[in-house]
Amino acid sequence: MSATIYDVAREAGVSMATVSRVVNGNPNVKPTTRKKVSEAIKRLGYRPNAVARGLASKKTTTVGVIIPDISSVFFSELARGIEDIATMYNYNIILCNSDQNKDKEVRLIQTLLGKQVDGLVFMGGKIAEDHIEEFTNSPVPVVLAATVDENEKIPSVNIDYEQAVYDVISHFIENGHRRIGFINGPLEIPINKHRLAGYKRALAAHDIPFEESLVSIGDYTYESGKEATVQFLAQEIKPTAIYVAADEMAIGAIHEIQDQGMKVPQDIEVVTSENTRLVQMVRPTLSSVAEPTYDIGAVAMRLLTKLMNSEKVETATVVLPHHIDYRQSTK
Amino acid sequence: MSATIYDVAREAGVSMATVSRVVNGNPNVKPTTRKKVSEAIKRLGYRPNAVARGLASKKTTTVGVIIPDISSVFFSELARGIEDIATMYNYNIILCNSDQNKDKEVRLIQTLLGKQVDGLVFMGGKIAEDHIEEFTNSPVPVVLAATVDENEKIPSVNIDYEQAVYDVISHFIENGHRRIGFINGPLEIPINKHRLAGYKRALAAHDIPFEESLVSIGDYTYESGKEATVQFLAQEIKPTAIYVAADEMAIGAIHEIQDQGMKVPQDIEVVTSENTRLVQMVRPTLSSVAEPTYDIGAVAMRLLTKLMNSEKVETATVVLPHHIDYRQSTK
DNA sequence: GTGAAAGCGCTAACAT
DNA sequence: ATGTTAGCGCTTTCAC
Repeated sequence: MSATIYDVAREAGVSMATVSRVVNGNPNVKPTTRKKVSEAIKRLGYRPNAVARGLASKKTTTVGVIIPDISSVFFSELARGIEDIATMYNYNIILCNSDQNKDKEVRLIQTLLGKQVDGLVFMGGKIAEDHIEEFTNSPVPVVLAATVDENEKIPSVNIDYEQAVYDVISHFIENGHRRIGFINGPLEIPINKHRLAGYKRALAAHDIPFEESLVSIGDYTYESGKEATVQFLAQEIKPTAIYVAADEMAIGAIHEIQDQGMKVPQDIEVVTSENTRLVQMVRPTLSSVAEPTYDIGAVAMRLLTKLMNSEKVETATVVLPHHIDYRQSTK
Repeated sequence: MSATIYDVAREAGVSMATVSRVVNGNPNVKPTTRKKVSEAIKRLGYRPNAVARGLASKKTTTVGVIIPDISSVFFSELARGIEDIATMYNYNIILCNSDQNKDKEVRLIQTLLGKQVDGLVFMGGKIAEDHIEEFTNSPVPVVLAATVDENEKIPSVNIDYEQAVYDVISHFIENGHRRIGFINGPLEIPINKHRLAGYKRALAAHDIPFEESLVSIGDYTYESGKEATVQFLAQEIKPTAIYVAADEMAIGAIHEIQDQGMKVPQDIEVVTSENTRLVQMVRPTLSSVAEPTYDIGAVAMRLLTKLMNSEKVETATVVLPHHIDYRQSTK
């Protein structure tokens, strides 16, 4: 059994209250007693029990993080942003994979609240009624990261997905493209709805009719990017540019184009969305909407610290700036 | 304030012990009272406080996971393996990035033990004396994942890194290669020492002299892979095959080879080590030592559950089988 | 500046 | 089958 605060108190010849003060850096302790206590702590190898502290203080300095899949390049970069800021503010994170499964998500929220986390960062796809209910009933603050709640009820950090796609497509059109393919993710997810809206708005702004056959829905995997591209390339008049909603799908698209003997960007230009490290690891390197992945995580965690600290926040719905990094997959 | 076990007891007209029994699935409860209690729980929206439970029971059903960098593809796959098995056995994980910084690692271990985790999974580079001391003093079990302790004092899960490299190099030699480049990671890390040993052993077994100039040390990044390759290709007699210790470096190597107008595998064959999803996302696809990344994490966590449960384990130093997946980067 | 004492919400003997 | 009673190790008033 390791030493408790009581053991230290006895060893130092003071009360546990005083030990507690020393441990917590309370200034109301005479330097000499502080020294006595510190020495006793060292001698006994005392390490405060955070669980007991959590029970007494009702703070665990731990936040829950629910993420679709930590092994995804995109989400793991987000997670790194979250963890770095958490560390900076002295929090630890309990990390849970949800696979975007609603039941699992709800269960995880409850487990984490049961563990008395001081706050929650949630990443997911669609925010349903069930989520909203859990979040609003939560005794601790919740922040969404790279996840949009259409009602804007929950604090969140995102970019303007619609505008980002609008920018890309407009750029394509201004460079003479008329048939522009779009490999999107599932439409249940609001982010993808916004992307589609941006795509349509850009076409409309340039008087180009929308064509259903130029839009394909993938599941973010390399394979689904390839498959979508197979469809596009099977058309009599192939697209000359493709916008893709996820990096792995974009790499799939590029490879399919190349496998069919065409060249990127000469025959078809490609722009992707996530700007993960992957974009540098393909040939040609991928032009991408530069969604600040790490920053979204970092800002979300920072926002959460403010909320946990009951600080006033101007806007709880943060929209981070984006830009577009043009690399070799565009002319 | 949310309801406590005491509130539920009053609401159901029983004692808190009974409520506790119901909550914990203790069979010694009459079905009718169980029902009464369950209803009271539902009515009050009672959710057990895991912190209080942890203090009373001395179990938190939480394990600490120390990882160099969650945003690395390799480690995030490992982490996923760990988390999946943790979930399966009803544990949550507190995830901490160490950046392989020894001081940070030691601090994290102490923080996690302070939070009373029931066990620890550690991933890192070199295991120093300081680590060993923390681990042996730890009141809870520790398992190393994809991390070797040269003294084999701490339970661990790995593959036979030396043999893996030996296999690759032998295969190269048997296919006629004589000059084989080797892009390794830092030698302080035992895994890389083993890799180097395998490289040397294979050469020796085939009477090929070892040449210092064919071995380069990278830092696992794409860029360092490119740079090492620049060195190799600057030699009068270039290597005709290269073995690389990490996927991102291998992609850098391939791109450098291609950028210099040579072809993989025609001019130079390349084999890498981690077999992450990246190997499928390059052209040519990368042949790789198939280190079962996810499984290492999963097995490490499984081993930890046994240790936490004080079950007997045959071998605490687990060596998982590996094989080699030959893809397009080899003939 | 320091100590005493009452919880925090639960589990785990021990009774009954 | 159920209730009683101590803690678990700490924080936090409230006195002094």
